[in-house]
Amino acid sequence: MFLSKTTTYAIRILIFMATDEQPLFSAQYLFEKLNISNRYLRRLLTDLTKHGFITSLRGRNGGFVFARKMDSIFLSEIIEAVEGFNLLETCIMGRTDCKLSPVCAMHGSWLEIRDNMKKTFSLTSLQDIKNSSTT
Amino acid sequence: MFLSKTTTYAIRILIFMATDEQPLFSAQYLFEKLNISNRYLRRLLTDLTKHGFITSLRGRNGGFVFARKMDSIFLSEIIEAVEGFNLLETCIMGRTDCKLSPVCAMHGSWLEIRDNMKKTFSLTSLQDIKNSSTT
DNA sequence: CATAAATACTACCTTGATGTATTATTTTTT
DNA sequence: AAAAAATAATACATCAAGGTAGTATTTATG
Repeated sequence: MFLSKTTTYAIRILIFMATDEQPLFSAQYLFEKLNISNRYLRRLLTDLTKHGFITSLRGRNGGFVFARKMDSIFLSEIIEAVEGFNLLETCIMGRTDCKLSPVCAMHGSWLEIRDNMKKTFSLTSLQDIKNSSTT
Repeated sequence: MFLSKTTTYAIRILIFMATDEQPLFSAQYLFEKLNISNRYLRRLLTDLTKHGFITSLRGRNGGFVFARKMDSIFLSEIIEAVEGFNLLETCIMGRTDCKLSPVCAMHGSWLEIRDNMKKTFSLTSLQDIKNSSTT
C-alpha cells in the first residue's frame, strides 16, 4: 500500500467531515459513519486536533469541528503530519542518499513520478474534494 | 515508504546483478556488496529463484545467475512478485471497491498518478537500467 | 569416500503499526 | 452539587514484516 492505514484513516475522516454538513462531529457519530475501529478512531481524532486540523470541544455535547478553513488544508499536509516525516520527499528505495549508482538506479524515473504525485497532493484541498464530490 | 523494505531489497539485488559483470554470484559475495542482512538476503535469493528471475546452483562453487534475459525482466514484475499482490492496481486508500464517494474522493487524482507510475515500471527492464548506468 | 563450501528449509525472535481496555478530565444539565 | 456525556491519556494486546539461528541438502574437490 502506498499510504499507511493510519494515513488513509486520517484522510477519510477529514474528507468525511468536509463533505458531511454538520455543525459538530462526535467521535461516536464518526464511528458509526466511517468503518474505523472505535478506540483507534478516537485516538486519531486527538492526533488531528494536536496537528491543528480540527478543534475538540470537551464535555457534554462536545465533539470536533474544523479548526481551519477547508480550502487551506491540502492532502500533502495531512499525509506528512500523520506519517510523521516528509514522505513525498523520500526516495522510492528508502535511501537518504541517492547518489549511488547502480544501487539507486531507479532514482531518475522515480523523481518524475514523485514530483507529479507531490504536485497533485499539494494542490488538492479538502474544499476541492468537497466541490468535486457534490458536483 | 512507497515500496516495502523487502521489495527494495529485491530490486537492489537484481539491479546489482544486472550491472556487476560476474558469471556467478554467491550469496556471500552479494552480502559483502549490498547492505542487506545476511540471512534475510539468502532467503530473498531463494524467493527470487522460486519466482523465476534467477537460477540457483547448489553445492560447492554454487551461486546464482539470471534465469532469463535481463531485457525481459521489468520492474513491475519484480514489485508484484515480491509484494505478493498487484500493488500497482490498488487504490491509494487501500480499498478494493472505489465506487463510493466521498469515502474514496481521492480516486480521481490518484488514478492519473498510478497509471503514470505503472507505465514507468512496466516499461523499465533491468537491461534498461544497466544501459543507463553504464552510460 | 570424506570434507568443504555452497544453497534450502524450518522454526523462532524482534520490532513497529494497529487495535483494545481502563481510567482521568472536562463541561452541560438537572 | 451530582450525574451524564463527551474527549484525553496511558498502558497493554495483537499481528505482520523483518531479521536470526540451526540444521539439512547438494555438489566439487582432494
